[in-house]
Amino acid sequence: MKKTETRIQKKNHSAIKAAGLKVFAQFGFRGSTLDQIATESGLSKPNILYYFSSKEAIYEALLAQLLTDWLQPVRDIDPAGDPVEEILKYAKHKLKMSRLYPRESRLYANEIIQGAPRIKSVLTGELRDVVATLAQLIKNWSEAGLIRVIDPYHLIFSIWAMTQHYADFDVQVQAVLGDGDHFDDAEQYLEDMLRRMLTV
Amino acid sequence: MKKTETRIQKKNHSAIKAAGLKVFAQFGFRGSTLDQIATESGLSKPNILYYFSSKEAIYEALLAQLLTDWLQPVRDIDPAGDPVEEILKYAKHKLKMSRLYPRESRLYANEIIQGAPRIKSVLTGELRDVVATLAQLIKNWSEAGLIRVIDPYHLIFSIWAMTQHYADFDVQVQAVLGDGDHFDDAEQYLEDMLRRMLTV
DNA sequence: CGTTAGTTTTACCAGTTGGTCAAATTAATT
DNA sequence: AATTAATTTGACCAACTGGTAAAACTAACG
Repeated sequence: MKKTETRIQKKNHSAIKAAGLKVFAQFGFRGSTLDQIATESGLSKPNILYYFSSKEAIYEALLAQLLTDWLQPVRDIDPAGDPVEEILKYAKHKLKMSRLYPRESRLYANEIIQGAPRIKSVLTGELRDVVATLAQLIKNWSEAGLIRVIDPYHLIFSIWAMTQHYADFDVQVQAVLGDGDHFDDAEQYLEDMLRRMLTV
Repeated sequence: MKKTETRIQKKNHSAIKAAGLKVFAQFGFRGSTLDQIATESGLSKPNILYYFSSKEAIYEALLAQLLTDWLQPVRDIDPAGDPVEEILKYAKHKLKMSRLYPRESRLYANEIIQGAPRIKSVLTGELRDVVATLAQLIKNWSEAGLIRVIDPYHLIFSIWAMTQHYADFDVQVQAVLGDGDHFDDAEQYLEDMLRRMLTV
């Protein structure tokens, strides 16, 4: 029912969300404070609470946005497309998200590690369904002989794990490989891996 | 220099560490409170501070233990062994750690996601060196024609990512696959993946 | 320009936080 | 049993926490 958002509302809403993303991604929900978000956004604490009813409201707005952004690419997989290329397209998209939006990835990782208290219903609902559909599609592809027979769920997990790793464990990757962007190498490795796993 | 630990000291030190592990793994350092650890351990808050000088001291004791436990298996890889079997052995060991000690994995994940403020020096020091040695070994194996030519670093990252995923993202795995133990399937998938990636 | 709606600030509060301290209790040693 | 060392507790504190209330300010609009 949000009709008219004023210019100032639009600016501050997004400033708060940007600041919240930064802070929540680093410290998790409980480890983050409104003061941090206030400082980061350049607004005062009461001013923040003028735009969002609570600390939790900011967090949940971020999570909600995140979940829709993450589920869409799974739905975009084309059952009529070439199986290997479709899965590769999805995996590369996921990796690109890790490169461009590492904080979103970390925010999500924090939430999941801590037991997903606020989105468990989404996980067992929407996420589960979307993944089940994809798994069925992969299974069909397998049975049609278009890709190798493979456990679709663990295939999906391996894509998630590897792509998110480069965002969530970025500090560790940088420590081991040295500073710089390693996403191109990661993409090459990932593509190689998936082709080997999928082609008969 | 810790010489004689009394019976009570031994008991309480480990009770506090066990409680700290549980709490820190779920909420991260900043999101955890001494009161939670006190309740969880059955000791009073001042009593906890009688055994550990601060909240941070508990956290760091846990991290230190963790790091040594995690680096050892990398060192245990036998350069004279069969390459594929050695890498498989390591990967399976890592997966078993995720199954048996998921909280340790989550504690570490929390620390890394939050930028590893207290162990960055270990990452760029000990971890980096150990991984560099392993990477060199893998490269040698490649050049000797014992395994396929492969990026050793991203191979290692993929093992870490996939094994830790089942501990750190357990809630999500359970949501998608249903409750139960999925580590046996995960191991099978992992072994299949690694054999395909490593054999010529 | 005046009015109203929208925005920001100042001052504040009750609950929680990590941590201290001295007194009380318990265990170990002589 | 007496003494000493180790352990536990209760009372407390200053800093910080999420959040509130009302006043002050600013923008939009006729």
